[in-house]
Amino acid sequence: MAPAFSPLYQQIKSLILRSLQAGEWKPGDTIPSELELAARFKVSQGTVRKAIDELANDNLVVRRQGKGTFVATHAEQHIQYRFLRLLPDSGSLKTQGPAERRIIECRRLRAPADVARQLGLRSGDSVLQVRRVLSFSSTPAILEDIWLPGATFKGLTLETLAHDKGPMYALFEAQFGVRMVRAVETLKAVSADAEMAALLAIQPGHPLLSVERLAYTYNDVPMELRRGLYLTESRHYHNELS
Amino acid sequence: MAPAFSPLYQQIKSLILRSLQAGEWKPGDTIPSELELAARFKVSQGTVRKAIDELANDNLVVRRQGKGTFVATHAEQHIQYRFLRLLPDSGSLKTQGPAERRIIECRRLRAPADVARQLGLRSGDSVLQVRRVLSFSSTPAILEDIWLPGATFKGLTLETLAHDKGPMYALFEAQFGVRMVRAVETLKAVSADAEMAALLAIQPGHPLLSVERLAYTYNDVPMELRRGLYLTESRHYHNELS
DNA sequence: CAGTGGTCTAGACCACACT
DNA sequence: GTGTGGTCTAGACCACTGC
Repeated sequence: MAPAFSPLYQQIKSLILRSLQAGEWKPGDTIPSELELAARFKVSQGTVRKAIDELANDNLVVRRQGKGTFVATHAEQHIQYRFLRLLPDSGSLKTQGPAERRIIECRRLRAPADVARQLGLRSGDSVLQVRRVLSFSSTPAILEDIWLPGATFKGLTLETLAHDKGPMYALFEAQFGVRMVRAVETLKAVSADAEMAALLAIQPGHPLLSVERLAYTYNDVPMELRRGLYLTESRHYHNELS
Repeated sequence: MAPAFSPLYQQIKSLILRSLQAGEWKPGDTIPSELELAARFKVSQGTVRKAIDELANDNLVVRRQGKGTFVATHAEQHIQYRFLRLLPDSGSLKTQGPAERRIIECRRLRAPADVARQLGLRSGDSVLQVRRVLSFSSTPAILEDIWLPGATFKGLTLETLAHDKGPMYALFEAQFGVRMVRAVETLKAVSADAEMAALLAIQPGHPLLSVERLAYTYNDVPMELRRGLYLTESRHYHNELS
């Protein structure tokens, strides 16, 4: 048993993935052309092609005809936040102006048991916690707590976060070489308690959409836990099924 | 301008899609082998292959090595409900016993304006409305209203629905030849009103996850509007991002 | 065994972007 | 024009299923 048969293109995919992981090509860079990679790995172009097809499918890489294949990045993608599924209700597709971000808190602490478990840390390991409020048109829309492994995000401070424009995940790429590759979200409906209500400028008891996100880097290593509370009076969480 | 260049495999994909749509092969059937299709369309196997690859990606068709390629179906898929994203919290992957279904109401009426708009009907066209409660282990978990175009689902009655076991979408396939192919969901957090509370055995004001689903058949034709209210005390809506 | 989908190759040619 | 990804072909062979 255990035939362990692995197609050649899967092996090539793994090799390319390893290079991505090792940072041989940075986010936004082009990777070598299909013919170059074919030569490097001593396989045909078609085999490399199939490997890259899968990487593109996984959103690790972006193909652009005539130009090349690029390492995917959370920066410079004209969509502001790749993982944010909250959209304005109004049928209008007008780009709701960029979110205004207010950081409430940013501190290091020993990981609570549940956070440690989800991030694959030992209980008590150092974590960085960020609490912030996102607003659109000066109206609060999201309150979220973010937990990051302290060891990986060593130099990260409130100042860095506060001065930064652009997606947080883009900053993670640039400053810490951490690329968020996929995420799993768990949604529930909850009632606002007094603290949440104050920060979101609503009444206690107001219904909120609770969105817990665990985001992963390469190799299914969890790297961020995010607990968000979304106001859904004039916005909604959008999802496509197939 | 308007180069309108369309790869051959896309054209083949369209042709196969047309046959699926026309019911040349029924859900669960195998479609002709790649070589047969290649002969029929006078192209190489590789071209048919790429067409089928995309159809499989869209979940319209399922490949099974050594056996053939099958028309996807909502029946006989060992997952009970392909579009239901509500899972039990408990880490255990144990299959929560099948949902118990209680139909509260099933009637025909003239489509309200908003329902008509979403289903692409004229306001006042006949629609079938079904209201039901889904329970797990005798505990209510979901209250949902379902709207269907009256013309398409002509013979559908409460009796048919009540006596049927298995996914509703499977019944639609078998009885009306309607295959739900994809869906879009809109989520919000809301407070239970008196009516919802009574049906779900909770207190008014209890937070509920509102899930509005518009399900489509082939050609992006909307065929079902579903407004669900999910209890998320011990269950959650699960979503994967990439 | 025959029949199916899955892999791999080698080469020709097309569409697109830049220079 | 040159180089990139994208399409298409033809044929050989592999892996899985069921007779």
